[in-house]
Amino acid sequence: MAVTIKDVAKKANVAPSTVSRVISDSPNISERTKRKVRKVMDEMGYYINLNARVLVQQSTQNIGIVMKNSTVESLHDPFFPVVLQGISSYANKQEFSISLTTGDTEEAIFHDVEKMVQGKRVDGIIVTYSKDNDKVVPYLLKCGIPFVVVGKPVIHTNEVMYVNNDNVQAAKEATEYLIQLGHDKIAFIAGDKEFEVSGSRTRGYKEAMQAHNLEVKDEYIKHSTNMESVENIVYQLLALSERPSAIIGTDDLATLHIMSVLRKNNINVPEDMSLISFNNTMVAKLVNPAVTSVDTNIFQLGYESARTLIEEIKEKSTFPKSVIIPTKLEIRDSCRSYKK
Amino acid sequence: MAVTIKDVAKKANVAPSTVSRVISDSPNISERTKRKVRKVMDEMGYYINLNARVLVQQSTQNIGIVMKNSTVESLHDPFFPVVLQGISSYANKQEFSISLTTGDTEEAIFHDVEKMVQGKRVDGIIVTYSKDNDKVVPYLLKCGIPFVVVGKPVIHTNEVMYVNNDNVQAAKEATEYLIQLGHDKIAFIAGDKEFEVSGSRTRGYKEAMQAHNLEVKDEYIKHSTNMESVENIVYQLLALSERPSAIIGTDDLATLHIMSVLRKNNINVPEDMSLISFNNTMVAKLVNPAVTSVDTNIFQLGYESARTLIEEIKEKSTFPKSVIIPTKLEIRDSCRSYKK
DNA sequence: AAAAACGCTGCAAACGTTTGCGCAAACAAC
DNA sequence: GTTGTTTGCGCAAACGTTTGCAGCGTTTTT
Repeated sequence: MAVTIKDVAKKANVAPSTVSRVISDSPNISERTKRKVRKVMDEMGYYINLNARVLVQQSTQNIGIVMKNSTVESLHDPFFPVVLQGISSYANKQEFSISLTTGDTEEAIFHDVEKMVQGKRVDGIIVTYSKDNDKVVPYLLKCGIPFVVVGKPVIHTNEVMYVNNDNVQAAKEATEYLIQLGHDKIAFIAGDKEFEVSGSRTRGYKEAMQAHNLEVKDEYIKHSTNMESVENIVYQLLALSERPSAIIGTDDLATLHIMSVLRKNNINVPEDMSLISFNNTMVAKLVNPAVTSVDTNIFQLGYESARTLIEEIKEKSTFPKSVIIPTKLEIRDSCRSYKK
Repeated sequence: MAVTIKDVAKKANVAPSTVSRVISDSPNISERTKRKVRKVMDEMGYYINLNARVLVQQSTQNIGIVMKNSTVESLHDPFFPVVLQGISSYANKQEFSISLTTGDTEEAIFHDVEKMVQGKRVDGIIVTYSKDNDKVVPYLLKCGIPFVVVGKPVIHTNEVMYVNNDNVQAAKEATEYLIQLGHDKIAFIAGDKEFEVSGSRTRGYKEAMQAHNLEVKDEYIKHSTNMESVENIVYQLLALSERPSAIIGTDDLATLHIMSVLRKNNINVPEDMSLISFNNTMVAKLVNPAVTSVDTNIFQLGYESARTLIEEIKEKSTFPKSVIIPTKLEIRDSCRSYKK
């Protein structure tokens, strides 16, 4: 049994309340007493029991992080670890700790969230994705607990705080870059339809095409749900009578996969096919050819979401703020100009 | 203010203790009473306050995960996310939650660990690395809290539980594979010297070389600390009078980096240089050429560490168990046979 | 029919803190 | 020397549970 505040109090000949006040460095305690108590605390090796504190203060200094239903593939995508690092970085500065959901199905994750929120284990929540038919966001809204989502919430958009890129704009810029290189048959392989980011980027792609009077063909717009489907999609694209000359992939790993399928079919990047991607993670730089990628500043996405959340926890604001993190096209060697 | 056990008790005309016993489905409560109480709980939307429970039960059902001092590069290495997924998977089954350290320096991480352990926020700890001069393991040992390390502890090895690959053997097999292909000038770029895994794999490499009567040259054994150092090391290797014909990299990302430097110098893999790597993550499969890699079963490493820890938490064992996860060489296209 | 046993529930203490309030001592003012 | 103010600290309640023990009504044993 560890040493408690009472043990310290007894040994120092003061009341427990005094010890407590020494811990919080209350101005109501004289320096003399503080020194005395601190000495005893050191001698006895006292450390506060955070659970007891939480119980009375009703504040945990802990935030919960909701992961998206993690398939094996998404694990290899460095998005989550980097966003986590961003969150950690700010949380650490503010002496907040973090807890993760452990579930790998939607229900299991929802159960985790419920446990964190209702069990009063967290002061706030960061939801690291945004998707259709998600039950977590409405639930959190109902609970009234502070939370922020990474990505743009699909419903209650202006009631919830979020941190996001301007994905429409980002996709537009990527597309326009290809258009400027002379491409007009550009395919877009977005991610799973249910994620908001897929929709926004698709929209950006369409807007760019239309702005340049290029036809938006449905057969050029595909949604991949996993790595196998990427393979199928690439084959579909290659089989088209009007085969595209450029493909935009949803993230670096997916793009890498696209590249690998192309290679198997002796299609060279960028000579025979231009490729562009999102997130600009390390691999984009390292592979051959190095991939042109839209940097979405993932770390910053995490950092700002933690900042927004913790500020809200410390002082509930009257209206939900949201933050847009800028993106930047990182040009490398996977695209080449196209002459008809 | 949320509804408490007392509120439920009052409304159901029973004592708080009865409600508590209904929650834990105690056999001492009649079905009739249980039904009645459960009905009231539902009506009032009762949810247990976990902090209060933790306080009295002295058990948190929560485990702490210690990350290694995360440089930006290590983030892009999928090791951590996958091991985390393994941990999550088992933890979830056992209804354990998980907390992460947030620090990004050794001291900050140590502080996090102290806070988790002394603050009584966790029942046990998983340390996801093993390195020299680490203060965490000795500290945990002193505290007497259950913990397991992923990797082989450098000190107190047979007092602590760990889950590991046989890295000596794994490196030996990788090296022997190259030797069988006819290579005799094989370089090994290990990771940071302070990590135990670097030493073990180096040893395996040496053993394989010696077993085949090949000279172990110091200039063929290098330690990289970050991505830039990988670049330097590759240049050093290329500048040797006896340039190696094969390089073993410490993980897929590092190997990818090696490959990228080679490419810049017009050295083709596998024609001019064979390459082999560890961890067998997604990228190894996707890049060109696909990289031969030793699969270390990272997920399993995490899963088993969680299992070992949670079993220990539930029932303290008398001696520290440890688990060895098998490895398997996944042969792809980055190595070719070498004729002198 | 009294005694014993059993099944069910309530009482109250405990877990380790924080914090509002009150009180004594010390000091200043008159 | 009385009154008023300040300073420093202690008392006790509160946070929301769990759990050993006691008690009470009902059933079984003798």
